[in-house]
This record gives sequence, C-alpha cells and structure tokens, in this order.
Amino acid sequence: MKTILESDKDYICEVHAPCFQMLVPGEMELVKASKTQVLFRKGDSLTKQGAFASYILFVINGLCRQYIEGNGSKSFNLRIVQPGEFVGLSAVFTKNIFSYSTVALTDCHAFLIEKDAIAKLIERNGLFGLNIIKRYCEQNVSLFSTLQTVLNKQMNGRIAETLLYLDSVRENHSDIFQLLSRKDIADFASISMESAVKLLKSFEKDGIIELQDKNITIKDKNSLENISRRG
Amino acid sequence: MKTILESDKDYICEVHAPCFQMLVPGEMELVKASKTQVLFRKGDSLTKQGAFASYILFVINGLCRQYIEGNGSKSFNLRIVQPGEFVGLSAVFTKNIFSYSTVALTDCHAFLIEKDAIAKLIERNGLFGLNIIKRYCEQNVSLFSTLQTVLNKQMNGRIAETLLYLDSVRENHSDIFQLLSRKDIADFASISMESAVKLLKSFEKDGIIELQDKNITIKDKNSLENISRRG
DNA sequence: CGTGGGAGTTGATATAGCACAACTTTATTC
DNA sequence: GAATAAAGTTGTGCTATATCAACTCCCACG
Repeated sequence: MKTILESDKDYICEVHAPCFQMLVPGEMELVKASKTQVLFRKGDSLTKQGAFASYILFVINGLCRQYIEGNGSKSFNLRIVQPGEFVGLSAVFTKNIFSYSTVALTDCHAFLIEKDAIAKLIERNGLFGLNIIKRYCEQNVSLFSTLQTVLNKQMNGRIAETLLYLDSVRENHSDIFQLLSRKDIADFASISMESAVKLLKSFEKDGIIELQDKNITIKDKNSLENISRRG
Repeated sequence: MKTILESDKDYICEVHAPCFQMLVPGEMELVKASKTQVLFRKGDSLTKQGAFASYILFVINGLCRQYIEGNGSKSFNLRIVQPGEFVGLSAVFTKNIFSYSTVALTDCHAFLIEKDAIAKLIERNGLFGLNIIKRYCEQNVSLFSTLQTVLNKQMNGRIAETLLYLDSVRENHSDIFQLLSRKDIADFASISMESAVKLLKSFEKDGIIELQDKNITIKDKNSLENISRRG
C-alpha cells in the first residue's frame, strides 16, 4: 500500500466519477482536500474486518474481493468490488469498525475519503446524500438476498448462484476466473473447497459448464438458473 | 389494518419522535401531508416479502417481528421492531420490493410515509438525510453480524445469541417471551423447533436459564455469552 | 363435557455436507 | 532445475442437525 502523488490531471479524472457529478464546485474542493489516492497492490488489504474505520474507499480501477472472516481459515465471500464502487460505507456512520475484509485481486487505485468530509457533504448537498442512500439501499437489498441464499439453499443451489454471479462479473472483467482459486469460489457459496470441486466436476459431467484450468464457461445457463432457484 | 382519523394532538405527538426533531417547519408540513397513521392489529402484516413498496413505516408503539420467508413454512426472524424504528427503508430507494415480511406481535400504531416525501426531505434537509443514513448503517452492520452468526456458529451458539438478544429486548418490553412461540425462537436461531426445545431444556438442566411456561429467565449470562462467542 | 386442533416434548432415524487422508498437479524458491 | 510448497482432486467415514413419529397438554368451541 503506497500513497501516490497526484497530478491535476488525476483529479479531473476522479471528479468525473458518476457519484461526484452533482457536487457544486465548493463541495468538490472539500472532496479534493480530504481524500488521498492510494495504490493497493494485488493481495493488499483495503479493509480489515474488526479494524477501526474513519474513512471510506472509492475504487477507481482494479478488482477486489470483499469477505467476512470466520473462525480459523473459514471465510465467506460477499462480492467482487468493481471500479466505481464504495468500500466501507457501512462502517462509517455507526461504530466505526469494518464489518468485513477487502483484498485486492489486482492492483487497485482507490481514494480514501474521511468520514467527516462525507458527512459534511451529505449535510450540505441533499442530492449527494440521496445518492449515497441509494448505495446503502442496494447493499442492504443485496445482503438480504445473500441471507436468503445462505439460509434456504443447499450446496447445488449455492454453487449455481455463485457461478451465475461470477459470470455476470465477467461481462465487464473477462479474466475474473483467473483471479479466483477453488477455495475462493467455494467461499462464495460457503461450502468446503472439496465439495466445490466435486460439484463443479458433476456440473461439467452434466454438460452445464465447461472447466478449462481456472476458467469456467457456462454452457447451459437455464439449467444453472433452475438449480439456483430450486436451491 | 385500519386507517385512523387523527386529531391535531396526535400530530404534535408524532412530530416529537426523535427522528423528526431536526426538520424545519416547512418540511414538517411535508411529512404531515404525506403520511397516514394506521393501526395494525396483532397478527396483521406491516410488510409482505416480495410485495411492492412505495412507502416506509414508522412504528409509534407496539412490537413487530421482522422475518425472511423461505421455502414452505420455513422462515428466519431478523429482529423485533420496537417503537421509534423504521420498517421498509431498504426497499424504498432501489427496486421497490420489500425484502422481508413484518407481522405485528401486538396491536401497533405506525405511520406510513410516501417514498417521494422522504426523498424530497433528504434532498432538502441534509441533517435529516444523515439521520436516515445512520439508520441504514445500523441495519447494514446488523445484517453483517447476522450473516456472521448464520455462517459460522452452530445450534448452541445461535440459540445462546438469540436468548441474549431477546433478553435485551425484554429490558424495554418485559412481556416479549409471552408473545413468542418455540417456533418463533427457533426461527431466530434458524434451527428446527424440535432442536430449539431440546437445547432450551439442556440449558435449563445446566442451570443457565430457567423455563417457566413461555417465559425464559437467564440465570447465568456469562455462560450464555461464552457459548454464543464460541459458536 | 367431550372432542379436535395447535403447541410443545421426546426419542429414533436419515442425510447433507464436512473433515481427513492420500495423492496429483502446478507454482515458487534457492 | 531440483526441491519444496501450494493448489487441486478423489474417496471414505463421521457428525451435526433435520425429519419423522408418537405422545402429552391445554385451550377453544360445539
């Protein structure tokens, strides 16, 4: 993790990120003044579950994996963080502790924005606040859906859902599967790595997917959706 | 579910709810104009999972149980909704579908506020927006913690946690256990009703809790916390 | 007053998915 | 490029928890 000296050009680029479009010039200054651009190297932690959180991160480019740490080496993957998304929103306005860890799957540029700056911004600019609320809302809905899956579906359905999710990520990031180990995939479905391997093989045998080394191609999306729906 | 004709006195009462303290007079009018006070009878649904959501609810008095519906008769209890809390926040700013069901455990007074009114309010009044964000944030953090529990703990830990949670609710609502069946308790821990019964009995045998009909008294909070922590 | 149904209780049986072990293949390091 | 570590694969037994079934208790309702 290494702080980057920014050029003015960088700033112009960042300020064009969709989330910051509705700021009036004075507020833009506020963001500029309070943020720091950082390069996270592949494998670096953007957030560490349980650590103190006084800032949020906004990912400019690169991919991250967001996960909940359990006991021992057990962990559960929440999502792939893509450019244009915030990390750490949920921590900042309550107990100031990150609820999850985030690790860079590739080198990532992000900027860090102090909690106070965000709060001031929301207070002054209602439209910005509404935009942030929408993001909270989305995250909320997505958490409910995750909970649904974890509570009601079993291995088959969970792996199917995982594959569909990762395939949707692939639309924008074609190399996503190269960045994930079998354990990573298992951790999206919250099953053991061994079970994941066995299920993937069985899906391959049934002609639903194709395995080429790390890459996974979906051959029969319909079947996968059915398996996912049935649980 | 029955709409109540409100007196001016009612309005004064409602506007004193903590969340609406920082509104300027013009905005207060907006809330007044757009909300409807409703009485939900014990057993009535405040929200239905999957149903269209164009409003949020603010509970004035009474208790509700918020839960996720699964397949068949399976469901998972998220929380007890207490007076002063919102229901339906997470639905309103994204896909307009409730992610969960909510049922009244006692008669409940609530008011319904249209989505557009809330959005306008946030846009105009940043402090109000910040307040709403804090609530989102809390719900978010609580969802992460629920996920932690469901993913990492097993029966013992989950039931222990459930008991500690319900005991914390009892501080303000001493009759809470009278309102819950064994199935309800099991559904907080996401275990079968039979398992819940067996575990409760075994906790009783170990002198950790005391069972008197529906009521449950915690005798050894420390043990319960340990069991909950270990999983 | 008795009868039916829901909630609670208890023990017996079934099973999904994990842990382990042994092994193969692919990376990494000196 | 040999050696060692890490990742992936496969089969076998075990365990936590659900499901089922039988029974009790209590309340509602004819």
